[in-house]
Amino acid sequence: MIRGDGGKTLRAILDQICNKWTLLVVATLERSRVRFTDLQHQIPGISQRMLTLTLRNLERDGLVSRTVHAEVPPRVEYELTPMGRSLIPPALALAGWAMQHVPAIEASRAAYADRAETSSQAANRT
Amino acid sequence: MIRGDGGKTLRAILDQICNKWTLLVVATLERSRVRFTDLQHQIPGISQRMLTLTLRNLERDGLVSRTVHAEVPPRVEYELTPMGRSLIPPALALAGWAMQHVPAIEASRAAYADRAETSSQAANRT
DNA sequence: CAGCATCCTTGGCGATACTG
DNA sequence: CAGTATCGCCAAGGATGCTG
Repeated sequence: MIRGDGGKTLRAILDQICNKWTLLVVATLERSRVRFTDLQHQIPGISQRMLTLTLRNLERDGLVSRTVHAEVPPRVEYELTPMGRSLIPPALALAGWAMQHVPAIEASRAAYADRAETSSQAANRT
Repeated sequence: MIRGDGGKTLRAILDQICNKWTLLVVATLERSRVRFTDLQHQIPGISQRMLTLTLRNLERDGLVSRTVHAEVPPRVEYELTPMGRSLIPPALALAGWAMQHVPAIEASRAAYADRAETSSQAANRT
């Protein structure tokens, strides 16, 4: 059963975890503690805004810990909490599935596009 | 490693699979073939539009098959393909993780809110 | 019943500029 | 360096009405 409570809380949380950026940030943090700027560089398409928001949400949910070093220039490091690390296996399972099925999915999409094109051509015949 | 190719194709597919509605539709179809209207009823918050779009994408990607019965009134049934069924385990792994950690996450959120409130009160002190 | 087309609102997100 | 604040765009998605 995928719905435990009314469904809405679980769905909201799933939605947030499944987020494009969340998974990437978690995956990047898997290896070690990383600074803000390094994260930004290691995750190509992400904007500063989205990185900040994603990190705030992860911190808020207890998946990531934030450490501020009182130095000049300031340094902030992010790290997975134990709970954050526990997300890695299921996340990798899903990512693995996706990676494994990319070719099949693309083939299916191509076939689908062909079908659509063909049928529209048939419809155009007068 | 979560990025296999350039990263963009995989990310697009992951993004679509991870979609709020996609996971719910797949989960609902796990049990058996289901008609359009039944799906709509079994997935509380979904609009007709989103159900249609989600099903089209799943069909297009080869995860769901669509069967039209030539009857009056018309009847259309949706069913997972083998590839669609193969998505179930990793999807359940993630959903299971979420379900398992809902309490911890909510607790963390509450604590985070408290902290924010407290510090803003401290800032307000004159 | 199933589902496409249209309109319209919401808010996600990038870009930019400013602070500690 | 590591953010927060603000603006503006665009796409996601809900509501409604029409067809096969």
